[in-house]
Amino acid sequence: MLSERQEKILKLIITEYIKLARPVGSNLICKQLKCSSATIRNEMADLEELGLLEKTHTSSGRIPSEKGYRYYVDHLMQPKELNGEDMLKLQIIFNNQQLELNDCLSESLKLIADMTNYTSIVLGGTSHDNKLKEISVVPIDSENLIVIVVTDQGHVENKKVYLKNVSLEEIKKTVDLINDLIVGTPIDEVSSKLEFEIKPIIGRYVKEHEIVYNTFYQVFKDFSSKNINVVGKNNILKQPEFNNIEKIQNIFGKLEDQKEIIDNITEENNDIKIYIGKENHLDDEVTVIKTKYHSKGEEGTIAIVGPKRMDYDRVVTLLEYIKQNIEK
Amino acid sequence: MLSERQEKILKLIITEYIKLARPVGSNLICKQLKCSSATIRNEMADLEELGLLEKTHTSSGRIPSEKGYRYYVDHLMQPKELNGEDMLKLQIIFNNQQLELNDCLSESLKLIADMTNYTSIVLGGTSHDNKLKEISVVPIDSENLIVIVVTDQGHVENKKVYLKNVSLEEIKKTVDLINDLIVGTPIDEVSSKLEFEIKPIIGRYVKEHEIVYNTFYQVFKDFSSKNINVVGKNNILKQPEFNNIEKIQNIFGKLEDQKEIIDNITEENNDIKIYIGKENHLDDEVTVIKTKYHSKGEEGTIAIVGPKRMDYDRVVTLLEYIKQNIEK
DNA sequence: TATTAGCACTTGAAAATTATTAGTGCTAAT
DNA sequence: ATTAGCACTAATAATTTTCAAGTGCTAATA
Repeated sequence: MLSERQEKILKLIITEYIKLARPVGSNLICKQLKCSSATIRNEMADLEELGLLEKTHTSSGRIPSEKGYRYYVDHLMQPKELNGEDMLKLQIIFNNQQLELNDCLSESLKLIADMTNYTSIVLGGTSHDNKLKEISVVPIDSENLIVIVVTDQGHVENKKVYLKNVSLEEIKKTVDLINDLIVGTPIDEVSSKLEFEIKPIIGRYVKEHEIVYNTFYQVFKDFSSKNINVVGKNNILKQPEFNNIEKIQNIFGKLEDQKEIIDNITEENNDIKIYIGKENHLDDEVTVIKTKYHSKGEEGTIAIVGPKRMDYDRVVTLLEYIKQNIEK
Repeated sequence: MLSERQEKILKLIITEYIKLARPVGSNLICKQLKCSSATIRNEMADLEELGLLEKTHTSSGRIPSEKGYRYYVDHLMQPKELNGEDMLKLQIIFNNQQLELNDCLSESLKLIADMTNYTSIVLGGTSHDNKLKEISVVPIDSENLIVIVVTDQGHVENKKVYLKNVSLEEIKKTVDLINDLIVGTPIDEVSSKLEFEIKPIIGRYVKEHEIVYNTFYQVFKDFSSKNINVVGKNNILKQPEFNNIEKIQNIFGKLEDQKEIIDNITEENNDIKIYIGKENHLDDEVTVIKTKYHSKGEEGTIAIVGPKRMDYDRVVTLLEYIKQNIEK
């Protein structure tokens, strides 16, 4: 258990380091606490012993260890009020009735990326709440047509498909069948309904049923795939910890890799969660702060990626605010 | 006018520099031409006099100047045959009937980015050839609906719109009107037809005609906006000329700025054009090789961005090949 | 007259050297 | 328990040294 003074010192070191990005010495601290630098040094040595602080070399000041940051976010930080200006800018986005959820999210996360100089990510997908509302086809020429799928939440997806040797008649039949039988089905269950309710019927009435079935199956499969939006990647270049090309290559590579993002960013927890350094699997040098959101027919993750030396309080406040706003 | 030997030397210096990325000395050259290094040095001095070569410092080897590269691409380079493996990979993409133009383009440019370690850009838009085929609306709830626009080339665009105090009746009326009167109109002319043919009519029959008109106007306006796809941005990090954060910040900034891309990448010429260093307005350190393409209802630009020390022959060949393939 | 051998000279890059400075840990006094 | 005082450490920056690559020029040569 840390003493009150130790907590004060740890907190000061972390906040100073977040501000200045260089090791914090005992002098800086002792000015803000009424005691001598020697006392601070003793305490610092203890905190290092406990694994909460680190040195970059024998005679350097201290920087927080990952354990130190962890202690800070768990016990020491007190999320700030959202500053008025930030809130105003965000409100403009949320109050714009014209924007649909996804635009709203990307707009606000773009804003956050700008404000904080970190990188933000929206990882969204349609959820169980999204139910099939209507499917229609528009023929383009004898071999190509567009399939359009609309959900009750207003999501639209379209796909151009190439169908050789299939008459428009038969496709229309199938579309009518889908509109009759599985409208109202949650979008993520459509595939299976397609298999068990549609496939057997068209098997009897439609000549090229195998091809037709596969086509529609594919359309719905694509529909439920996730969409990924990474904003403010270039902000990484502004962070002093990313001062060499290799580190940049690594993190940029990860941030452009869909699989990497889906695997490492997706969050199943509804609280705001913080993953510091090795706690996330994206990059040891960064912290990821993220949360799952639900809104109408969609659920997904919003995340902020920044250096471990991140302004935790502010990011948590911002993320919380966005989450609240999109969920209502 | 350059002598034959001077051209040989210039060409060798450029190709070697492209390969090795460091200044080329007289020794390297004299091994490939049967004469002494002293002779080469004399010639080099002349080529420098002419502004075709540069030194990085008094006693360094030579690197090509922008004028040197220009001379090379205008007079010296001879586009290689496309190597079999590259061609095969590209053919797989082009032969995939399932892919629509846009996917085809981004897939192949992604491939090129991988093969060359440069960055590629597709800047596409619907063109005059794209004609309105059908428009439909799907109501979501009392105040929101989806407008879906399909063109004869198979482009689909949808937009969720928010319409308060407008009855579905009136919207349907407008949609029918559009489908009756302006189907078949090139997509980039729809806006004006909307104004002169639809607006006057709904002005008489539709109550909230002002709002309805504006909504549809907006839908079509969004439709014709350009889509931009930048692939392989991270490859820039692999180029030795981009070895400091500032340069990277600059070029990455440009490549993420839509306006910057539209202004500086759009190409109106149907040939393959090469813009070296200051000739392009993106970044003095890069060369942009690009061309305009036309395919079905779409036209746009495909471009490759790399260091001035770019493999000109190969990129030109690849771009030519892609252009040919998408245009047929 | 064009080419070339030879050599002094220049420069950048890398390695080694030398301050300088911020900060430590420890000891002894308070 | 706290603190003043001081020897000590290591990074950073500045300076010097060494090294290799490559030039330009001169004079000799074919």
